[in-house]
Amino acid sequence: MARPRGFESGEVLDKAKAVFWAKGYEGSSISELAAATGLRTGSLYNAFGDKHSLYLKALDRYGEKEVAAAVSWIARQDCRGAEAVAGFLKMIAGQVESGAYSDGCFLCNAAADQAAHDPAIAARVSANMAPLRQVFLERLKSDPRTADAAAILADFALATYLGMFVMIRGGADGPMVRRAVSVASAALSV
Amino acid sequence: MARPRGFESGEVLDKAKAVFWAKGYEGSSISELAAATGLRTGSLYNAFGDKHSLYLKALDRYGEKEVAAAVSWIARQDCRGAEAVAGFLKMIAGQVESGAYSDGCFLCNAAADQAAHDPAIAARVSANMAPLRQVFLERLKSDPRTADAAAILADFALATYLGMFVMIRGGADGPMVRRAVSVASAALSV
DNA sequence: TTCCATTATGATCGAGCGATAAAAAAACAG
DNA sequence: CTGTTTTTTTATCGCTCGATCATAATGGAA
Repeated sequence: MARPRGFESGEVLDKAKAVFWAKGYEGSSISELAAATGLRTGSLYNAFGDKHSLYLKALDRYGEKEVAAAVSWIARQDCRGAEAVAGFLKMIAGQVESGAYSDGCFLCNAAADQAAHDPAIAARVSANMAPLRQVFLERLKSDPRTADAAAILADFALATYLGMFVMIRGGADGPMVRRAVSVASAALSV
Repeated sequence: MARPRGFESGEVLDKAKAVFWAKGYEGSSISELAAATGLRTGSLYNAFGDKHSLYLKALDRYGEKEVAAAVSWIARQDCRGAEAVAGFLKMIAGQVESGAYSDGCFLCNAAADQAAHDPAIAARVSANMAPLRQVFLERLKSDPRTADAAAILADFALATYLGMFVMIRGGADGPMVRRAVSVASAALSV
């Protein structure tokens, strides 16, 4: 009955997400986003609203894909909760070390970049970080050896996870990250 | 012989630093910086060069004041190295919890915001982060109980320190940060 | 085939950006 | 006082920003 969309929203959001992820909110221009997505600015505005709204959708997309993948990775580990969490940190550290995540963690960047003075962004960052902490918590709770300390260990694992990305973006080399995570992993296996 | 400056460079840099710290590089406009410092844009450019150069000077100023204060706090603690480092993390966590550092850590923000695609900024972030890691390392080395693991513990302490600020800017509450640091402190006291 | 609801396109808006240059002001040397 | 040097001021530059709108295009419904 009406003209159909010439694009798939998810794919466009993934491309916009990549731009925001790499360059931050203020550092990403509409024309840059249009070029990266292949849409004209008019189509972007029609489909996703203004820049702020598009940023929030990109954050949510990160939660749906990257964070969800991490959560699922941890959930399917067939080992003790502490080992699953520690294994996750080590895996990320390994990826970071081998050059992946050169743009850091989108949620970390958003937190440092925009969250302080934009409540809507802060809320999305928090909401998209929560599942990760939640899966830490659940796995640690389900293990008798870490059940009592699950809450503090989950918060600790989250801090380590976030710190890792800031470290690497702050110029730390791979071995530094690996060393930091090795201590954190040991601390988790109380 | 010539007209003297009507301001003190350090004071101006402190005010510019506060703006960059709170709003990030792209988020801070020249006119905003001029208003905050009380200078006109012409004077800013004459004294500090362009925006990029002013940002680097603000980063260095953070290293000279905030980071130096942290380093000196740790250095003058009269206790074991691990306790000094853990005490530092706890002190910062306490300040964070009581509402200080609502803008996070300037170096963390710069790392997440700009360092990835600006080598000059990355270098300054790294250079200004180094003294903190160095004092961690020295104190831990000087203590027989942590001397062997000093390098990995120093990197770990740095990751925790950075992670704390991202956590709080990402919406974590005080207790979450306190819990995270409590585990980290325990991990330091091998 | 005609109509209609929606999308895509291309041009363009005012605003604010970073940055600059000319003119005015200040302090000191002579 | 006068001359010299630097700073401060004022005005404004060209540009890109985010955002909008009229128009053309699209494809099923009638």
